[in-house]
Amino acid sequence: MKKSKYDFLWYVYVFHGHKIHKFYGKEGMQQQANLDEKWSFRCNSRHREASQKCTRWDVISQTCFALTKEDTDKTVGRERLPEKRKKEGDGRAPCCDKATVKKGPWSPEEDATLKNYIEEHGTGGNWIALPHKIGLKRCGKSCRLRWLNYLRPNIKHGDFTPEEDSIICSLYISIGSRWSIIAAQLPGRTDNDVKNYWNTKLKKRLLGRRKDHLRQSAAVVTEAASTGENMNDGEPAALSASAMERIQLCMQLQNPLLGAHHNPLMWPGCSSRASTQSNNSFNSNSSCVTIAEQGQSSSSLNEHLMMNAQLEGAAAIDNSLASPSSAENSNMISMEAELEELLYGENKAAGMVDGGGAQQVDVDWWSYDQAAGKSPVGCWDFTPETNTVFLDYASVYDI
DNA sequence: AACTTATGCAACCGCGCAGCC
DNA sequence: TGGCTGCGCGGTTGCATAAGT
Repeated sequence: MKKSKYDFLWYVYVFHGHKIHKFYGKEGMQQQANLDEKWSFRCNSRHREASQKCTRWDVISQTCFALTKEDTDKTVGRERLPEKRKKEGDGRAPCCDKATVKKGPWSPEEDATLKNYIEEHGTGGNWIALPHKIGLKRCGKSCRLRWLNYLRPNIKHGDFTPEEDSIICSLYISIGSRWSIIAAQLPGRTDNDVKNYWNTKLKKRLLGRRKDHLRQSAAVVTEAASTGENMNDGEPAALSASAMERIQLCMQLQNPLLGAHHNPLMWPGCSSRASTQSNNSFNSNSSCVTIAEQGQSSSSLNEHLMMNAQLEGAAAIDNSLASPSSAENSNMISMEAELEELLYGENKAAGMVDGGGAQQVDVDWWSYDQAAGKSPVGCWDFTPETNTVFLDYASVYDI
């Protein structure tokens, strides 16, 4: 595998000012990015792998996210640690003595003990040691989970609002099952709550509607992505259940899942068709990227599709799913309405959209300030330089 | 009423990251 | 530089309860 001339190629999304900013770059480009310090890049050079330091997809802070590690592993062909450990007979020592640690539901006494101690002394920065300090026969991780998900102040349980539903759905479609990130946008909600709520209610509510449309969508995707895989359940084996869900949701929302600059087939150097369209994408004025747009890029779904497209030549995916034109901004608006329709039915959705008030949730996920021509501070995606970075990256990996 | 199945939620588990030594 | 370890995350499991037959 060829090496990039760049040590790292970052591809990072940052929530900031109710918008998402997209950054490409390599080590040291923080200055050029003029990023606020709180978004400063964290680069642990210790974890470079000398022979495979072409890419570095990373999460920068609570509210930053990028491509999944798994996808990175696929991209650079890195051996995953667990497999390596298994081969070498190297196992991780358990965090606690499983035989003596109590498991199962917490009693009110345990809750009170933990809550009182943390409120008075804090966690002390060491969850593992905490249960020993206070005499609880619990694993430190269990204590942490109990505190974070149940005991800590200002936790909300149940009764998700329509606005919260909307945020969860749109974020899931955009970034996938990054529950901690999604929960971070919902004050008082825990990642576990959001995850459970999605798995038990929201997913069914969304995927349960428009079954005909879903079947049609699944057929399109299956036809596009399949290469003789298991068709028993109508899903290509190469796509995870999560990816399929998001494909279905995106297609229900008539969202351009694989817009030109999100599709590897459209990246520079990939094809003649790509070169023309990618110019439009990379030189666009869209310095501010909507959550839906950039989230698609960051999503494991997109990465799955990217892999499929590369490995299987599934151009049909592009043809089937990509928007024929750029019209992504207006699609965001219709996507918003579609989402409400799916969640709450046509009448209510119409009312919410038309009324305007309820739809305008606290987080302006859908806004796109292109008309105003404003660029967010520190946002430097799609500059000539980043385009060069991208070109180099694409050439390195024969994308 | 008894049994089975579905649902919702809390908790557990394994993994990767990153700090520390 | 490499190993160890704690933290945080996402996926999964287990259990209580509700709903259906």
